[in-house]
Amino acid sequence: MDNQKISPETRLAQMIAKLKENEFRITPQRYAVLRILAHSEYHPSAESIYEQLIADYPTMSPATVYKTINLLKKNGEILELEFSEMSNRYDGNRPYPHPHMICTQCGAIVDPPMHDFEKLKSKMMEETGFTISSFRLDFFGLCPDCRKE
Amino acid sequence: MDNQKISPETRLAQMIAKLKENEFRITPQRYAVLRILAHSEYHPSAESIYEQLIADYPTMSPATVYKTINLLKKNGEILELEFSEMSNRYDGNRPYPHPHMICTQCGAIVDPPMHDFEKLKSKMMEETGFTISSFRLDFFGLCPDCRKE
DNA sequence: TTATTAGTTGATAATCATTATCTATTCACT
DNA sequence: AGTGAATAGATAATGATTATCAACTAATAA
Repeated sequence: MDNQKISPETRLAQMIAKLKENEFRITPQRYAVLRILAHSEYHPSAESIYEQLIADYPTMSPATVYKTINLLKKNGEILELEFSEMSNRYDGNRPYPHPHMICTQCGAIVDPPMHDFEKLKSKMMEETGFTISSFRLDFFGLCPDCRKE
Repeated sequence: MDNQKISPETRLAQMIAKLKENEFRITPQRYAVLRILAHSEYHPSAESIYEQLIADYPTMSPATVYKTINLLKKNGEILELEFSEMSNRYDGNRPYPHPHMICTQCGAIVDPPMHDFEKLKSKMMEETGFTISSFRLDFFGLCPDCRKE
């Protein structure tokens, strides 16, 4: 599984290629959303993407951001981190399951180095009779910055 | 960490003891909600708890179910599994972080045997500089029943 | 070039789980 | 029995996300 960092430009090109491959249009609005997702390290929310775009695209609607996110989801080009007490967050760089570190104070979400969960997965499958297709692993705590206070 | 199954009656008594200890009243409504949580293996939603109670407690309100759940949360006697695309689910038997197997077809949520995450946790802390206080680990797939189809 | 058609945008309304509000009720304790 | 605090339940509010639909845009056909 690829885990080394891909450049934002390459990632953007990948996302565009996938959408084109499936015959979706790359509109200026979609391009703008894809660009932010490809460049973001901090797992933005839909609202945060919208706020970054509204300056350059005054007619941009939150609905369009949500629609583009859902389009990327359907095409497997984005990972959605669901929350119920706050907005969902998105990872456009690594659209496959991987662990996240979530700061309970400032809300930062960062990617730790990927570890191998295959052994754990197969053990769980044996013990429960499930077939496992995906997983979600979040660690909650304080990020280095918030620890200092 | 205790991981062997506790009887529903014992678990109910534990929850009641904790609430009394913190000077909360054990009303008939609260008792009913606690009883369901102590007896449930399937990680019920608030709505599901309400539906089970409305027959015996015709005046029961969903608000009371939610309030009781929040009371238990504040007292550390329940584990909340947040979702954004469906209702939150609750574990009153093991109110500490542990992995879950979630069937994407029928929605069943079951507890696999608890494994040791201490090594993984400390490795993550080293590599990211976070202090980790909690975690969430969900495996998604098909349960044995849904696999058969 | 114009017409046709499907895809897309953006404003707005709808949804739905959960929380907040407020009044009536119940409980604990004098 | 009386008093004050806690609780229940009805209802409204919240907020993120989705649905709806008319206007707009782009691609292709005539």
